[in-house]
Amino acid sequence: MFATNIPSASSWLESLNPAQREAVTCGDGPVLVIAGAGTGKTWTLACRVAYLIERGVPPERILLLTFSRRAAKEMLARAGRLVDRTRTGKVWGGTFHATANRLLRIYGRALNLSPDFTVLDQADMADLMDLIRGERTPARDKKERRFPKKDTLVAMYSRMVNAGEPLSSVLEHAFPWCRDEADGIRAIFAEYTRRKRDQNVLDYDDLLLYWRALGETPAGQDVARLFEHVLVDEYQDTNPLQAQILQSLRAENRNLMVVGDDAQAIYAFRAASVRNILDFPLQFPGARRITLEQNYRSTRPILDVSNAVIAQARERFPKNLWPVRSGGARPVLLTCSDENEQSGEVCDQILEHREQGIPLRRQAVLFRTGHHSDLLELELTRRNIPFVKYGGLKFLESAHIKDVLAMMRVLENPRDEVSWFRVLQLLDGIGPAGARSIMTSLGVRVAPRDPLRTLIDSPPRVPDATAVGLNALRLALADCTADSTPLPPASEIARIRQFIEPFILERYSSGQARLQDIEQLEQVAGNYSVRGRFLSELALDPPSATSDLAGPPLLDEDYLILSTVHSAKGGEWDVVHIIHAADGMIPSDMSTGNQEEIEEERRLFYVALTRARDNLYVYFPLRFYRRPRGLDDNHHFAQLTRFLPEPVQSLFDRRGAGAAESFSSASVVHKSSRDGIDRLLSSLWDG
DNA sequence: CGGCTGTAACTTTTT
DNA sequence: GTTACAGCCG
Repeated sequence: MFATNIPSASSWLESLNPAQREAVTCGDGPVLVIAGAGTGKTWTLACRVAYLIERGVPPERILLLTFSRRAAKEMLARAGRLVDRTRTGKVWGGTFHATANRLLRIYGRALNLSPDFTVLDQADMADLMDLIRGERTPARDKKERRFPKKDTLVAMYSRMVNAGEPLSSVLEHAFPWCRDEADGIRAIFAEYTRRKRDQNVLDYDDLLLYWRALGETPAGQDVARLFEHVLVDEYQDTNPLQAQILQSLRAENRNLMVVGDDAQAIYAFRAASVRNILDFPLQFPGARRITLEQNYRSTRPILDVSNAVIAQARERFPKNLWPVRSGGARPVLLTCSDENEQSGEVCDQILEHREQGIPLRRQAVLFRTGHHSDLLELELTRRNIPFVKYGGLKFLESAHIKDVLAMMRVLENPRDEVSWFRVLQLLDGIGPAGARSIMTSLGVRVAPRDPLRTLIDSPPRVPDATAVGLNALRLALADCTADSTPLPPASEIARIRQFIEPFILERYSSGQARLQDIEQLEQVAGNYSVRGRFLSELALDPPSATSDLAGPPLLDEDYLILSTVHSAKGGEWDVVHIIHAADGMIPSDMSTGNQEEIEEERRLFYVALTRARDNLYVYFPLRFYRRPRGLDDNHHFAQLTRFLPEPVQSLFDRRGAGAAESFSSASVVHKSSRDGIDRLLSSLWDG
């Protein structure tokens, strides 16, 4: 389509290094860009988009697949600064799932899919599994034999679909303790699939599955022809199913560019396979390979530590990251006597850097799991340091929000049995069995008649005590469906809130706070005019941080970033604090079952380290509280993360308790230490 | 006696 | 803030 070496009028091309420029300006055909951490990957992709547009590719014929909506937005915003913003706005950008959602609503007919399908997120998938599990497994059988629970069933199912791996193999490799239950599991999956079809719903996995299937239809050819250029970010974290989707787009379009770094593959638990990136040249013959190795982000001492950590990895693409930036402080390995001291130290360092002119928002605290920041959050609050937390956000998962959304989903799709099941159980005197029997009498699953109308017009008989609640529910649903034109989502939530308020206040001690959450949901809904759109956007792009929900006032304020390492992917900060760098936390003791898991944890730690630009702090609490592992003292002496053996430690500036000694000596476990007793006592009077 | 409601342990990472 | 389980109400 265009030659590689046409001189460009764009001055921003001059700012790129040769490898980057090659990636940005290369011509037709498949391209694999191996981009090490901090090598300007995001910038390169943004430039590529801008370049293509400038070369006359219609923006609506560019598809930019990213890992999160946030990443797509960021990249297109950057591209928009290089060329006309109105044009970059037309680029198809977003996650595989969100793009599938969009395409299937247009082309789904070809697969006999009605365009008004609703989307099940992972929690919804689990609820539907559980519903079926409950029907199929009589109570006594559950006690008789251990059968996988709903979340496990979803994990199995998703792995099966996304990895394209037969159930027997999934069970064998990932869930060996469930091998004997294969028949029961298979039966549940079969029923699960049937129900989804009956209810016109697609789960996360279906979105990809159907997109791939689209490729085999004539409509799929139309889809493939839609895009002249397909760009994929974070390719190391895509799964086999996603790779097949790209194959299906290839028929009409050879212009595929994937960007990634095998050393940063951290989503194997989601069936992502590093083979995608390693085998790209085989899957897409004739692929050009470009490697970005020049690191713009970090100072040399930080890069030295990062390289030393990843050098221990078992298997990897050899890459030689070299820093552009010279000088810089050595990373600090800060040993703390316990978690409280760790929280205090983190705050001290943060405030000190702030005094030196690094605003809070240029600093981040990273950790392995959501609750690792609990204690720190208390300390930050105490010291009046504002923060937003990414990852592990439970807003959509909280029961009261799910209750409201279930109401909306019943209105949107009266065949959605999971939502009915939930809504009905709000009422006093109705539990799982009661809800089931009402659903049967409404004919949620079978009747040709709209179950919603049946409930409103001819309600089932229930005991008097229950009838009060049932009538309130009928009234609310009737109000929401009274007009021929549906209420705007925000007004609908307002009406639902009115209905649900007494239940929330009665059920939860923190009822008022929960009602405020619902008001917040109402605020978010204010941006949408159509309920269906609101619901699917919420499922596909859930608020990823507290800040996504809070209004604009927070935006001009300075705040610290707290994030799980997973959610920090792609981010960079001047100062990075990694807490809980102790074995059991990093690596998580949930993930040390086999060498592959440990390797992934190592890459995770590497991702965390490479987020830092100028200053890096790694905190190691000698003692930490471990969730129940026996009745006695749960405080254990920790071992520094195994990813920092002595030679790597020596690259750090070691500070804090025991810094002079080798850390390996701190492995003895003392039960009922004096601190433990003091803590126990103080918990008695502090409550 | 079935099923609802109150009580006790445990809690990875995310589209 | 769940999920399993045990007691008790209808």
